Amino acid sequence: MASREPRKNHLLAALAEKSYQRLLPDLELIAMPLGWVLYESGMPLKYVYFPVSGIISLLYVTNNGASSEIAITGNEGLVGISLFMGGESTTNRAVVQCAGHAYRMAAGVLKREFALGGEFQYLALRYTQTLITQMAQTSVCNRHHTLDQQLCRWLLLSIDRLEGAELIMTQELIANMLGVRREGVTEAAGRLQQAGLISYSRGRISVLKRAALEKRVCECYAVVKQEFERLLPYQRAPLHPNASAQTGTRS
Amino acid sequence: MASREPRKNHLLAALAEKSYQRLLPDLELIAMPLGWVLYESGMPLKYVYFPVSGIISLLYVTNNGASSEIAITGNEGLVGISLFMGGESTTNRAVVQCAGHAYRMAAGVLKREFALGGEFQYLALRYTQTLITQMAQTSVCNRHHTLDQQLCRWLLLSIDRLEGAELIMTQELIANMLGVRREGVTEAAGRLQQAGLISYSRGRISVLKRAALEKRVCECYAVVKQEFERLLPYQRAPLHPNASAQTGTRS
DNA sequence: AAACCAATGTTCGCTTCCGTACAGAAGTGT
DNA sequence: ACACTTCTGTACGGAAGCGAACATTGGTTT
Repeated sequence: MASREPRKNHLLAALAEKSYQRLLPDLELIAMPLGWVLYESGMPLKYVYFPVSGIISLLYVTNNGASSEIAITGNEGLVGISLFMGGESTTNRAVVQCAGHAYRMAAGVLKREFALGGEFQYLALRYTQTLITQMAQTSVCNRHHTLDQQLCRWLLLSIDRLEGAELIMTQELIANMLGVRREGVTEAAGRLQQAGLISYSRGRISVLKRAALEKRVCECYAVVKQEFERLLPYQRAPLHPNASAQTGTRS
Repeated sequence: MASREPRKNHLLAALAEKSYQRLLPDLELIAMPLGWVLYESGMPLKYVYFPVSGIISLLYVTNNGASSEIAITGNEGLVGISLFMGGESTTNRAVVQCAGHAYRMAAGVLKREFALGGEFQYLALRYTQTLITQMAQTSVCNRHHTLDQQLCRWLLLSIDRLEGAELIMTQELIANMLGVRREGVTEAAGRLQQAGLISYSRGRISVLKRAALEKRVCECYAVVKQEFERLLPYQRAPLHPNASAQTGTRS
């Protein structure tokens, strides 16, 4: 498991060697244990996080304690967009949903790099747009789709961000993410297990038939995934634009 | 009603005179009739729009025709963030919910201005963060709050973006925005009218007791509004940062 | 092995909202 | 004044999910 190198994060991987080398000294590896809170609602961020493994949930907690997942981030993105968006904080909370590792970078370094207007800015903004798509689709899904469909969406989005097809996650926690009752998840998951699509027991969920899950899921999953592939096709070669206006004066 | 000057848009108003004068020649006034579609899902944008009056709804339409509002924009913001976020298009649709006017700017001009990294970029990104907050809160609201509360939220968010306290909008359309049945809106609106908070008839809704509405609404409204005031306090004086890194080499 | 606890399973009444159907009311056009 | 359309009101059965209460199961601890 020496695969903790920064380039396992897709955004860092997409940087050209030059930009990457510039950032490397400022990247610090940290472990993200399950349940760790990267930032709290309203709390100014000190770091931005580039996960190389694990999953982070962005969720909103209501006044009466109910919660609801807004979006999730894995090694395809970064946590802490408010640092370059300008707000310094957000109204949501970031929690580690599946343990893993991330490289973090101090706020100041991030802002400086972003302000250069080069490929890092390009990637960060495109990633932010995928995040926006995810939020919008979560909203739609909450409105129109059944719990069964939402569970499928959640499972697919999650295992897409992991190595295997197994999740360490109790139904209670899934319920918190989806913003529903634990009993509801038990029933929905029971139906999926009955159908042989997944198997689970005491906090371990395995997706057995991924294709079948994709048949049950609502359109929301595909919308998010496609938008992802459109905006951030994964590749190590740099994909920055030949950015007419800004890089001309700098490179 | 000669109040169609560009500065009625809060983002344009927040620009320093110098930046504003640079953009002015590229701003073109256009009328936005009710129901007009500014852009369609997946359609590359040709313009970005700075409303000076009226309201634009961002909404997602599902495969089976159901719809759901993601966020709304009035003269406090702009429509077309995907142009500077990098995607060129989004998965949602922008529809005029209340007729009004806007200044539009060609995509190329916008990108050039954004790439300068100055106060326009600063404002555009901060506005985008408020939009993100709005989307997140809509998602939460869809999950946890009753139709009555959601209607209150929707009414408040809407009249905040208008001159008076009257909306030209049928219950049918409101239902489309909220993603619920028309009958549900009739019942919820009926309750509000009974309580004397609003009055409506055939496509005209007037908010009579704003304060009382704010008492019935869920927390979502306040969260969005506060985040707005935090990120974009409305003022004509420029509020750009003394942007250390980027403006130093350019100004 | 016993005790304990966390995770999952099941049930029941209740609320909200949906789908459908239809009726009345208020404008509009001729 | 008339028909016509659009908007709003009402009603009813059904489905989904909630809140609460309680049973069972499978690890873990002692």
